[in-house]
Amino acid sequence: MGATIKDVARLAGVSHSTVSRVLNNKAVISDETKKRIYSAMEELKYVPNDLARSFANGNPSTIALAIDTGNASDYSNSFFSNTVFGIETAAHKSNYSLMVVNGSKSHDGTEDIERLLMGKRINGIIFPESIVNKSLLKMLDEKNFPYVILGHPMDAEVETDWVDIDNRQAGEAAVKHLIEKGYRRIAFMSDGNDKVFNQDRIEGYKKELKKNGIEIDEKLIVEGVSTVESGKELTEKLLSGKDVPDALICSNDRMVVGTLRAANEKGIVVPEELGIICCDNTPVMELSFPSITSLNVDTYKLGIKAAEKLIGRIEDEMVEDRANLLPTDVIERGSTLKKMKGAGI
Amino acid sequence: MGATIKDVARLAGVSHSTVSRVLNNKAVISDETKKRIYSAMEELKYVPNDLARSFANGNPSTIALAIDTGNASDYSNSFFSNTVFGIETAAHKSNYSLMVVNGSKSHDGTEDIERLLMGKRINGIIFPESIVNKSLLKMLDEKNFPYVILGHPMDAEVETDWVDIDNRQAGEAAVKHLIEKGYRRIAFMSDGNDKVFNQDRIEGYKKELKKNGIEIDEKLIVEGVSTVESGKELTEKLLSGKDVPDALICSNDRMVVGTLRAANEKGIVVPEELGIICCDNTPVMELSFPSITSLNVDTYKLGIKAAEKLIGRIEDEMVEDRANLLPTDVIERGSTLKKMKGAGI
DNA sequence: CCAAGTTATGCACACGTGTGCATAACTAAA
DNA sequence: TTTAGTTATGCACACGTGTGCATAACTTGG
Repeated sequence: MGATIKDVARLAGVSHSTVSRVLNNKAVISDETKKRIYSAMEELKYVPNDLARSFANGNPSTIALAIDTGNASDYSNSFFSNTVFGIETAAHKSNYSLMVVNGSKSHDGTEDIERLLMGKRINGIIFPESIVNKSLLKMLDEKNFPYVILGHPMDAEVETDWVDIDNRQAGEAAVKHLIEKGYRRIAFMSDGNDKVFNQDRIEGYKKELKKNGIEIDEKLIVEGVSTVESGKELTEKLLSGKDVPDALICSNDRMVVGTLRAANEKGIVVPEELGIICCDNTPVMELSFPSITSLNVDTYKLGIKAAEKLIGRIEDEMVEDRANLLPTDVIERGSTLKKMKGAGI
Repeated sequence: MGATIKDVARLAGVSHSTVSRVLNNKAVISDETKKRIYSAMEELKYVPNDLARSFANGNPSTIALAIDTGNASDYSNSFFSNTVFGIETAAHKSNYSLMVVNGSKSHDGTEDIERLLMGKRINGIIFPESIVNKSLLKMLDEKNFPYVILGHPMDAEVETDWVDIDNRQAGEAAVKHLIEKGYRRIAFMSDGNDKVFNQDRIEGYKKELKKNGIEIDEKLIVEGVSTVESGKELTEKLLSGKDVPDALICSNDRMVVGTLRAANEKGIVVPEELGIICCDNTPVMELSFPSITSLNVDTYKLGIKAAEKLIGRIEDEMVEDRANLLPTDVIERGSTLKKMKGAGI
């Protein structure tokens, strides 16, 4: 079948060691010899056996990404596919391959993964936060095995490397945008304050309000679940008292649809009477009426960062920061087109 | 670091060959020896080196999935993640690992992929249809390298293995559902008749209409592009002439939003006056008002089928069918809740 | 012209596992 | 008891590549 390094050596009239050295630039080889070797490689259409290579130098040059059924529903739209593409791209750039492995908690993922990494097929592994648990982290730590977590690890007892959206900054950016548009009384609607990302967003939200001299009203921070109905109910309540908010930050695409419906039923006009920003930039943002301003994250870049961080950890024990946070961008759409105060016409 | 087969052999007082045979059930080994070997393995926490194994028997036991930036936008929501999970699951079941590789057309994917498979790291590869091209297929065919295409290959000059949604059946199922609900004059709105999946859907649409004795009206088959505006325009036209349709099958989630808006503006009530089915089962279907009945595909299963087909091709030259089509299910929502003709109340 | 240094290359072994062949130990048949 | 057959195991080599060490060929300085 395929030619080996020995075939090339024979044809070029040298030993296979010399060919190996040429392949890896490991020693000074005379130009003439190199030339003979290259033309032999070409003639035989030689391609190095990656498996033999990995094996010989005891380095698989491969990282893994653990996935779970959970990813399908938890992550917003193209999150997964973009992130995987980013991971592959960064890995490829550093001459690593990417494997995908099952990290389901169901059949004791920890043991499966332990076996996997003991099998020396991979140098390191990336986990979505939804998969990790204490026993897994403990095991990885004990074995001193390189890993990176996608998302903010919740109750880790050990220090871990992780990359995530900068949710504090997201909260700030949302408030900043609304204030620029002229909104002042800004509510925050969360789909669960037990979730770290909501805690972080609220922290940023408060910080930016303070920065702008706006007093924080805890009544404007409301909590529900990730459904249209929950979003609708909460919005109705917010809009029915006195001191009604003139803008709303919503952590979730389902809830924000509920908000639109509530406003519509109450005859409150978006964006003139109510500005809306959603923290999830899903296709629904463009398709709703009005379309909804949202916070976007470069999920491709998130993958790049995750892989780079992991590879850094693999090749080089010293890694600067444990966490790596990506900022979000405001994508302005119809739900925040409020006229500036005092604008003409 | 990790114990090797030789360490186990030494501890158990046998040769490494014997240990290897026990590991692979390759020969009759006395129970007593087996016992000694197993306890030695346990004591040393032996895990076979997968890399060495693959290398030694010249079989990487690995399949690859090619991905592309394209996947991020082309595929509906959780398609990718579910399918990948399915592929991994089926691969794992047959003791294969899954690698993800970059199949971008940009930097001559064909050459990259050729190098990859010549590197003997993988046994076969799965491509999304969006990536394949003639030169790639030709190369794979010449090398007789196992592969499966996810989607319906368009202009393949060679016979290929592929798995896809059964779009003919989808067209039939949509019509069937609408007829059961009492609709009779059914339109079809496509986002491009050059696309094979639309051609197939239309074929099924026509077939099912005929089957139910409904004459086909070519004026009811309209073509646009994948935007809200296009869907809105086409719907307006359809609803403005005489012989107005009472139902509409829409190939795309953006267009169907346009349809809802057009109906809304014209004061046509969905589902009473217009029934709607969308061929894309995206989150928008649930979030719109009314929610939209759609055709759903088990994308997890699609991944399973793809991997199974590929592995079948790898292990066993004989594979029954070239194509493998998965049926769709109708998920009934608000847009087709028309009362049955003659129903009471 | 010789010694010391440099350059270019080969030899032989290593990596961890699998396997064909040889063989020792045992069993059953004659 | 001998022979043929069976069972259990070891030996040695293979897979393709990488690499430390040895060494031949060549260069340079005195």
